[in-house]
Amino acid sequence: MSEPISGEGLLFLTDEQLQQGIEGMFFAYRGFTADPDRILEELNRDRDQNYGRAHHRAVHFVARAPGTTVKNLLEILGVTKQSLNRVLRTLMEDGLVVSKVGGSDRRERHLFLTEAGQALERQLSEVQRARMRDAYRAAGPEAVRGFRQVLEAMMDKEMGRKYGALRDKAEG
Amino acid sequence: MSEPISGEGLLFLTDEQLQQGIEGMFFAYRGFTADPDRILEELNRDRDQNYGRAHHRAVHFVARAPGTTVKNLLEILGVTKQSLNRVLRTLMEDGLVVSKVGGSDRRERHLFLTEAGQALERQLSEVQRARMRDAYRAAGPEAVRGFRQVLEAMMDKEMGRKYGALRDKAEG
DNA sequence: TTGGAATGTCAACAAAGCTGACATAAAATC
DNA sequence: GATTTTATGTCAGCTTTGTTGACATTCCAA
Repeated sequence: MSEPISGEGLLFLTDEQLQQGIEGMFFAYRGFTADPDRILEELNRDRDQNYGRAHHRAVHFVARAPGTTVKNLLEILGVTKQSLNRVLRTLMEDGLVVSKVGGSDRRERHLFLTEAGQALERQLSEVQRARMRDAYRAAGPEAVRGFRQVLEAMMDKEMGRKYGALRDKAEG
Repeated sequence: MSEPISGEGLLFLTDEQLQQGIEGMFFAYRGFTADPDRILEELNRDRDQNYGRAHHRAVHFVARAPGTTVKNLLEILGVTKQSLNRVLRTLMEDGLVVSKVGGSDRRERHLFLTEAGQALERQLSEVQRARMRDAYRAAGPEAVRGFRQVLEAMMDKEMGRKYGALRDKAEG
């Protein structure tokens, strides 16, 4: 199909190489979500509620940007408000998330994790960070730099901006 | 939480760095699936069937390893056979996939894409490869090497082996 | 030859996405 | 001040894609 690109002695964009990148993403993403999935499954056995990846994502980004609004969360997660609302409702009913009416704009709801919510978030992010840490260590710092460059180039532009905003906020 | 690791002037395993990696995976995976998703959505408008990511994955791996068995596909995809069966059934009804009873073991079904199936697969993998190619080009060959190293380290062990098998087969 | 393992199908259910319609309250605009 | 827009929430209903459980078929090995 497409011709290999060779420049400075590199030959790395054959369809086969790209195909391997695609499958790499597929398998790696599975590994990436496996540990939190397992923890949630265990928790669900005991409790009555059934939490899944959707709950994990919501909790993650509320932890990341405490006081964020529902609208902002919708944009980051890229789902409909009906879908997010169902998730947030159960999280609030269970006392993991609280919403506070906005100060300047009283239409907005600002979201926060409760103590229990923070505990769950820590539990989930712990294992996910551990896997990321192991992968980073195994691959080395140079590889990590490259990894992040490719990830960033693979995002949609708007998502890249939201990602950058989260990053800058954390760094600032 | 965890202390930064410094060695040879590197300082890259703070929780913040790991967190950014996690979010990078999340946003990048969204970009990674966005183009095929969009194509399928367009196709679904015209046709009666409704194909999604599950169909894409099945078609991808059948194209990748023609004649593969249902059992093998189950292991690669990591879903239940009932779930895969529904997807395969619609693909076969629509004449995109055919299954042939195994020669040595008549319990097995070997899967192949028809002409129409190959056409769909090309259409989907085309845009996905294009995004991958753009990301690789933007990041450069050194970054690509690192990217693949980290991905591989992030997979579950068994998945890493299946990934390697696909890779070797293609190279051989 | 018979019992267990492998493979695949049918039925029913759940999680989590979606659209559409509609309500409320607050902010912004004319 | 009246109107429009924005942010949020809710109800109803649908789809995709995962799950278990039950069951049929086929193969193989004791």
